[in-house]
Amino acid sequence: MKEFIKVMKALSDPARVRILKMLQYKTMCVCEIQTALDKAQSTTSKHLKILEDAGLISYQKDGLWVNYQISDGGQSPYAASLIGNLRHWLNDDLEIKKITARLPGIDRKEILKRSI
Amino acid sequence: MKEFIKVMKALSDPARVRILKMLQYKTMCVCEIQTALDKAQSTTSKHLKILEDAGLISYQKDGLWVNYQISDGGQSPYAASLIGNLRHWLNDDLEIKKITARLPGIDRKEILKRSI
DNA sequence: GGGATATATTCCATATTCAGGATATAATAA
DNA sequence: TTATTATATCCTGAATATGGAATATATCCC
Repeated sequence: MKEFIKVMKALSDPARVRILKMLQYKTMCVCEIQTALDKAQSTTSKHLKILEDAGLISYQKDGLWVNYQISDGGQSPYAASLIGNLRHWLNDDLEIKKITARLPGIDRKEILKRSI
Repeated sequence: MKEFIKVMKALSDPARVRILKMLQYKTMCVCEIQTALDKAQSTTSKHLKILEDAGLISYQKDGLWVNYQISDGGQSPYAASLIGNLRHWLNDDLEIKKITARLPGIDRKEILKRSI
């Protein structure tokens, strides 16, 4: 039950759903996700932790960067099922369309330049 | 997005998940669900409203009684999918086993007798 | 080692959720 | 109409979730 509730809670926040839908298109680092969401870095990091605890995403460290990706679902059958469904769910949703359309322009190198 | 979040939020509470798992076995009135959950009547009624708003359950009035049942999923594809999955999910969960085992003994007529 | 930087964690204020008592509503019975 | 009863709604306090500023951690480069 706890495991199921954890997945449902993780998916109960629009920002976290947006993160999952973005990661469907490409692996992203925290600063890229933060830029796309337009939220504070701490907020972004916390959302990522909740998604990871639920087994919905995983990450790989690459030096200073932490690259997040959709999980393979191996940790939780509930997460696995929802990940599968989310692949076709919400593709026509306006907010999702908007944020995924901006994705190609969001790149860690560009973000670094701007922050100088 | 709103519709999706509503379904996820509705499924983010153990009491509401228990209600859905019980309704999988039989249609129940509010007083029966309240007895099974061991919660206050107002609390039970509110949980039912949240589940109904999400399209997960529906009800039919029968005089003073309101009989709740699992929805056919027609109102929401998200609800429909989760209802389907929940049919086999959590059947081995201890809390769920416990509450469904008690179900045959929970009957509105018995509840009325006891409350005198 | 020391400085720079991407990410994680802590802390605090605010918002939301949950629970139950009290009360209102709706339907039945006398 | 009046009383009764099953359910819904209102109100309040406790618990939990959210967001961001400040701070800590980890890694790279010199």
